[in-house]
Amino acid sequence: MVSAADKPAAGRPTLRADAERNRLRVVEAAREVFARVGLDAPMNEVARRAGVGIATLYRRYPTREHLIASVFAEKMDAYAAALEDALADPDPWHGFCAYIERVCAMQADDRGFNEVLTLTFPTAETFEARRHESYVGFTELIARAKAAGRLRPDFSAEDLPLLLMANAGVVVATGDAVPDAWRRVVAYMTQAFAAGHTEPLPPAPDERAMYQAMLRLGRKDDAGEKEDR
Amino acid sequence: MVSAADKPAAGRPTLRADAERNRLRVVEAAREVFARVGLDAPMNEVARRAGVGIATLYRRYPTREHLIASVFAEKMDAYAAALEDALADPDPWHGFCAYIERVCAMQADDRGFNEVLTLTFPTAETFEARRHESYVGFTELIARAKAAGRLRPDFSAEDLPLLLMANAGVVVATGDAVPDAWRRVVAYMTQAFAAGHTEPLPPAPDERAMYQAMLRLGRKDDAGEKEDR
DNA sequence: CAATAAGTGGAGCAGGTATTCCACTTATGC
DNA sequence: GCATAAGTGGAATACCTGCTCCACTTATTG
Repeated sequence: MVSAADKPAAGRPTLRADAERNRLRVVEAAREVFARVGLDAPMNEVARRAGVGIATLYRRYPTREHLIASVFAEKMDAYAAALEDALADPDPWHGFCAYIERVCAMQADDRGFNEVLTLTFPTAETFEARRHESYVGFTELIARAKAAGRLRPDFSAEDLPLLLMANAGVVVATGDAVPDAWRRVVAYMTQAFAAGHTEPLPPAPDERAMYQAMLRLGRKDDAGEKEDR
Repeated sequence: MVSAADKPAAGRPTLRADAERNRLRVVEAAREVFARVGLDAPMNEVARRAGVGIATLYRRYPTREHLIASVFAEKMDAYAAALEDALADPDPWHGFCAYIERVCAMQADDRGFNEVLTLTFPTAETFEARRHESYVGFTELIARAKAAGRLRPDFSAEDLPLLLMANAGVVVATGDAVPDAWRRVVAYMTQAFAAGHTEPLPPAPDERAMYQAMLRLGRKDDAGEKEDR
């Protein structure tokens, strides 16, 4: 599948053939490295693995965010596609559960993507567009599953990012040492999402706050505030 | 409460008065800094905040781990105490839920402690002893809650670290932006832990694997393996 | 097969952190 | 008070990493 992000901006319609070849090698290397060590992998290592100079990498992708957007464009498509599939499922509850399972599996599979899903990149437009598509589709999926009486009525769309964050924690902490640990946590969660639970829940976070949280994480060290001096 | 870790080893029974004063300032500063930015906060900043030279810090705590053990000794005591309270509760299910809530709240409260709970420090003995106490007590709590028919029979002691990891993910990702988000996730989880659920779960991880995972996290960058060169 | 614009690599600089070393300062005990 | 062992601070060193600059190489085009 060819994503929109594979074609660079309209400025220089085509790169020189060898340059384009190098660009692809960079993306490929980054894909591998991000998946293995995460989004803050050294640019260095990406260049080395791609067999190009560091300058070549920076010329094509002036910021880390650009590279990330390019690398994960396809996965973002797959992410959106998973939702299409879920909506196509005749049984909304089954579609719902399968969707969650699938998305969490994608997290477990790729350390970089795991982080991508709990971050936001305001400058990567087609990228964020996919996320938004998914969000909208997900509310539809929720509505159907509730209508079918299988999803608890107090489930909120904001519970998905929460679940993704929780799963991210499990995936990062267990890693290869306990590769299927996340499945158990996700199973607990989906069972808790099922209709029939009557105990009240703390209120769901609101959408804006979640957005803020996902923005904030991108900030370099995400640490605390400035403090004295 | 004075923890065992507050008294250094038996080698030099007492520090010079001013040295001891400095040591306390270091621990205090580290407490604040770790809570705010996490366990990998710059040693630099700890020293600056304590108002001592960097060498003083290193002389007293030759490795980061030593400092961590000293800083979180009290919190580890509180962690163990929470379990005592839970066991003292006449209603085991209520004790169980309150315990989980309380521990997760401690995570949300202190970024450093959040990490500590999903890590292991084989060299910090009294520290790990507390963790083990809690583990043993927790199995007892589980047994009682199951016997009372309130906790699902397939709940495993290993589910606690899993929950802590999940909660760690939520707490880190939401931070101050959505300070109560974790409560909702924890509520979902405890509801899923309640007896009455019949759908099967993926198997619980085994204790050794979880230990490995918690060890592995401590390794510098926890990244991938060595690879070629 | 030039001429030339496009592209390249790696050295180099900047900024951040860990950790050590040693010349100086200070509490303590007599 | 003074001798001295204990303690101190910060400069120095050694990595890393991000990112830029520029002298060199190469694809393209007529």
